[in-house]
Amino acid sequence: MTSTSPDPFGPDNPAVYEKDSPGEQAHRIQIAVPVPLRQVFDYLGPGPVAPGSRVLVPFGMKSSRSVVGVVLSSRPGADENIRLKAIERILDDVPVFTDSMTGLLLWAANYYHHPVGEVFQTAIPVKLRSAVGIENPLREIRYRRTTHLSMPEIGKLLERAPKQRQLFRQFSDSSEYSLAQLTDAMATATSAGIHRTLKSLLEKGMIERHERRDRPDEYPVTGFQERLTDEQRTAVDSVIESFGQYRSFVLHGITGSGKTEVYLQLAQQCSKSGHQVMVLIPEIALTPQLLERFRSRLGGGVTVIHSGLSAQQRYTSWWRAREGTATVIIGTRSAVFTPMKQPGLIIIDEEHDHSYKQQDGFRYHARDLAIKRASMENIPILLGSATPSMESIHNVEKGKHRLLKLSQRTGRARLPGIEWIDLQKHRQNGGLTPQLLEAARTEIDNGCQVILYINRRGYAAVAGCTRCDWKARCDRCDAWLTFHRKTNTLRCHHCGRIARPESHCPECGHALFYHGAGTQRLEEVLKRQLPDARIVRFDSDEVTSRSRLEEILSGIQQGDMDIVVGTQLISKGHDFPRVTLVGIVDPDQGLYSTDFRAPEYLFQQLVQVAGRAGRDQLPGKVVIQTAHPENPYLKLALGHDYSGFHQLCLQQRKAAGFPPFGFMALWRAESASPGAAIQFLRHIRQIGSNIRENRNYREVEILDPVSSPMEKLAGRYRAQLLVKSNLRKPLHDLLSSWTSEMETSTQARKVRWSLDVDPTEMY
DNA sequence: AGCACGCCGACT
DNA sequence: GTCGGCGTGCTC
Repeated sequence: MTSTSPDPFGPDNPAVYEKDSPGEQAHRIQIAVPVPLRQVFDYLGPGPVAPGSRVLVPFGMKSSRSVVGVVLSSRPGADENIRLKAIERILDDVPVFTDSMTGLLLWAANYYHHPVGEVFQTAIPVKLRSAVGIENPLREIRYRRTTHLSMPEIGKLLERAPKQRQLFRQFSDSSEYSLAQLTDAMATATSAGIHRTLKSLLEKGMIERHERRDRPDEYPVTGFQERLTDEQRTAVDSVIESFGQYRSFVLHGITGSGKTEVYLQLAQQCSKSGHQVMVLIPEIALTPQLLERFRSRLGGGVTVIHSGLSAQQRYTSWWRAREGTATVIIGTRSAVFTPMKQPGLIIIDEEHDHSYKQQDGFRYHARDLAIKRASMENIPILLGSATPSMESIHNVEKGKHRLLKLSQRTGRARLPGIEWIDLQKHRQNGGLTPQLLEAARTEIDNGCQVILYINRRGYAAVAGCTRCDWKARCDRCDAWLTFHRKTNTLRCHHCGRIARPESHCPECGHALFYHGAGTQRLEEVLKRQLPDARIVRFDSDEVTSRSRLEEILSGIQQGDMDIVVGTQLISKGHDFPRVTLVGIVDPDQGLYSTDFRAPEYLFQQLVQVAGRAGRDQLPGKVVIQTAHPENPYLKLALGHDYSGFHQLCLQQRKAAGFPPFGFMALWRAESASPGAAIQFLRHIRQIGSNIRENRNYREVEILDPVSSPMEKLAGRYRAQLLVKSNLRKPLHDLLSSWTSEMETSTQARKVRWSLDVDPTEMY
């Protein structure tokens, strides 16, 4: 049904399940029910129900409650099985999920071994998770009683219509009521039933409808197409050639090479042909100017979807995407589930970013799901990054993705030169060497700006005793507390705990010292050393809201600031045309991590932040302080040697059987008592090993359970169990049996457990 | 996850 | 005698 339906009730007339519609054969309907169980449930339907439709079904013993499930399939003839419960109500006339989305979600539930009902649930907009019909949020229909009828006339009209009389009583005054309000007021009836009763009242002229229809946002298109470099041209043309078919591309473009312009021109072309573009980005709050750029080029059809929006706003965006009035859908991870009427292209910006991986509940990877979705929708997908993930590079080498390169900066900008300061040879003051300080002073004197990058917020990393071994630690986590001078607090950056600092060591009474610099201390040192410099901090303690972000950004861009002291927040996509020096204060912490992806993360972070130096006319420079100037990862990362870095990294991954050469799954468990999590994982391991032996899954290696690198977090003890395999199939076959056995295990009640397929963080 | 059922301790 | 603890089992 379309929005131009001649029926005065339009498309928002919910489908009705007629209890005993004659002539139709009962069907057995397979339904994904939102419970944490890895199975589907069969119900009795009056006839076939379109897959992807939401239905209200009784669930649980004694049918004590009703839940909203999603139809997966229907097949005729169910009478032989009397034990099936019947569907209560069909909620959608047009299914919420298209066949390709249903297919994608089934695939995801299977691949991530996550309960299918929960997978579907996460893909339904919050507004539609309850038993309400799909209504156009942009079109508001309200009803009001008419005034031309006299009391006796009213009485006569309603004489033999008790339902109508009951409903008409709701129109006590002359105000307007929406269908939802009326449904609320009439506790006994369904909205479909009320809809019919309203229709009768309308026909009798007792009430009237009042409709308000919103127009899509007006937005002036003021932007103009930039002239493309040859590389950009090639990239744009290659993707355009693939419109209408599945094809995956990696756009490897160094910082400042104009990836966004490629996205924009592709989006324009795609929307010109009447198709929609989905653009996924890591964090929408950090990129207001990206949205701005898309709007200025593509107008009001550009729609955003992210967690910062209210349920109603999200629903509106969702609706527009589904109706096709949204030409570009820009969103974070969860936006990968947004329906599109005319899908044309998917773009993943900063493809390597970790925030595409959901880290709790249904632990999907939005980039991987987007690739799967593109193949199911038969459209091209573009993965853009200055530092593509190892997985994507590997897929390029295997011929799965096609590589598009942007190796030059646009305009006259050059890549920054690199200098080292060996911390073993030079002393520092509050984290800063005199050399870096001097370099900063020089740039500022020349009227340029400086970024000092330190990936630790707060004042000092550790507060400890000058005499004994005492250090302030979090009592809920295995972590030191970070001192924040501004608020005079000790904070745990892992669980958020806040404590008052001691004035002296609680063990021996001696004075305290603060070791290791954070952004606040760096700012303080700079203020002392460069008293005339205008300094701004750029970390999550300062950037507390979108308006504050824009305030800081515009301050920097207008040249009101000389030095920006920032954490990795600074590296996320902002342009600072006047920054000529990036100082990397302490890259070394990234070298000590136990996570096998740590070098990759460090590389990505350094390249991204170094990329802030030197845009447009001004040449840039990067200065790194490090105690490990010989470290190969550091050298490759900052020598702009991408291929050397990838080679080294892939080589090491291959030797260790890590992704992308092997496949992994990680069982996690946490409990309030210290031993329980690891104990439970031993139990899991036993079950898995039995299946492995019985089915002879020799390729799969089940390691020993270990406590997590930070065992205690927010008062809970965590442990993990790694499963590796160099073949995907046996791993997934094993996981299928394994998870279903875990579900029935009584021990699984006491600890919180989860399975992470393709884990990206091993903490 | 919910929810019901069931079998044991401390209360009006 | 009952209220309610949470251990166990089931959900089409």
